[in-house]
Amino acid sequence: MPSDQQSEHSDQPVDELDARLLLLLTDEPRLGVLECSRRLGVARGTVQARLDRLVERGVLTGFPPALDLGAMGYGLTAFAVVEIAQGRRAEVCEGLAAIPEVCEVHATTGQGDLFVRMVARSNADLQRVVDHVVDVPHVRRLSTSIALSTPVPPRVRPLLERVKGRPPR
Amino acid sequence: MPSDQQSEHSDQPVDELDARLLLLLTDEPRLGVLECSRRLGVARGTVQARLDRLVERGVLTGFPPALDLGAMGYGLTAFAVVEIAQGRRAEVCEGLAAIPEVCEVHATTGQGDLFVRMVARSNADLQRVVDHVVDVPHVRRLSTSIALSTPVPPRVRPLLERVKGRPPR
DNA sequence: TAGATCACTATACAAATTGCCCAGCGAAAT
DNA sequence: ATTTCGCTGGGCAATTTGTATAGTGATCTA
Repeated sequence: MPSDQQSEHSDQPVDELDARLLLLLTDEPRLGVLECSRRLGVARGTVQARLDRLVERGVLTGFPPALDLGAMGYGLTAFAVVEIAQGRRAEVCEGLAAIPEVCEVHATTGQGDLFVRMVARSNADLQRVVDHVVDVPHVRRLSTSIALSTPVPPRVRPLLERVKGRPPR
Repeated sequence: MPSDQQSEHSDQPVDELDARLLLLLTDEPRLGVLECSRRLGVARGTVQARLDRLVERGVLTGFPPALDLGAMGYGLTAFAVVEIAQGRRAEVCEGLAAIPEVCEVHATTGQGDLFVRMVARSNADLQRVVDHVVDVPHVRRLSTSIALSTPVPPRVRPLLERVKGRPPR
């Protein structure tokens, strides 16, 4: 018999079952709906419904292929803080977006600056990329630093684990 | 004597077909092998073989679920440059990894510093997270900046597009 | 308190997909 | 000349998906 006295409804965007499902998919993304239902010990329809709802709510945005840029030849990752001319963010971002090696751009507090993540094939190649960046109109100053290692790779797991462990508030 | 021209075998980690396949999966990650083969106009076995090889080579590491942290309640993203005590990187990273809101850590050039990406539910919550970070032993200084927007979200597409468009080299 | 809802279980069934295998073919490498 | 390798095209059984439907207990609402 399923049923405890769970009184959480639409308040929590992700409840425990959702978290367990997402965690499962995080570990083995290729699992089908059926397999998931078996592992979680719930009916297939439930898993299906949960997934649909997560997508609706915008929590789950898809299953994009994870590529290892290093294995693709882009062994270098660098971060750059970009200082730009006042009020030119849109143009600058457009210019940055046009550079394939620019993998991510954020506008941050501090001085209306931008924060950029980029990759390159080698130091020489990075030089080239950086040159491209500084050539973007309205870019005033660029402070680059190279990633030597990544002690904590991008992750969401701990956040899900917390939901899973903690009864919804 | 290495007759160049088109001797692309094991040199290019990702050839055009690979790129087209990955691009296709980037846009519609849930596609099955069969559907992919239809879209690309090649035999099913070919797609299967390509995928297997990409995984072998370590280029394709999987299809992890993409979660929107914002939709999950973590609407704030912040970056921090962490200055640490000499030779304590391992300990510090361990400490940082123990904080669920810390989503990513890189060791960068500059001063043997760390670069951290973290999320929070609100400004007050960010305060709490930051406090946790500074409480990690051997953390000397913390410079935090909040992400106001993300003009260029994490992407790999342009890199693949380039491979696709350009004949091998 | 009597419905009305909602989430989940449990089944069912046709259609599609997967996993695997095999023979043939052409280009490149030995 | 012979072998190797990648791709094609087909085949087949087993599994999974897409979609429905009915039943049940708990929560919400008038």
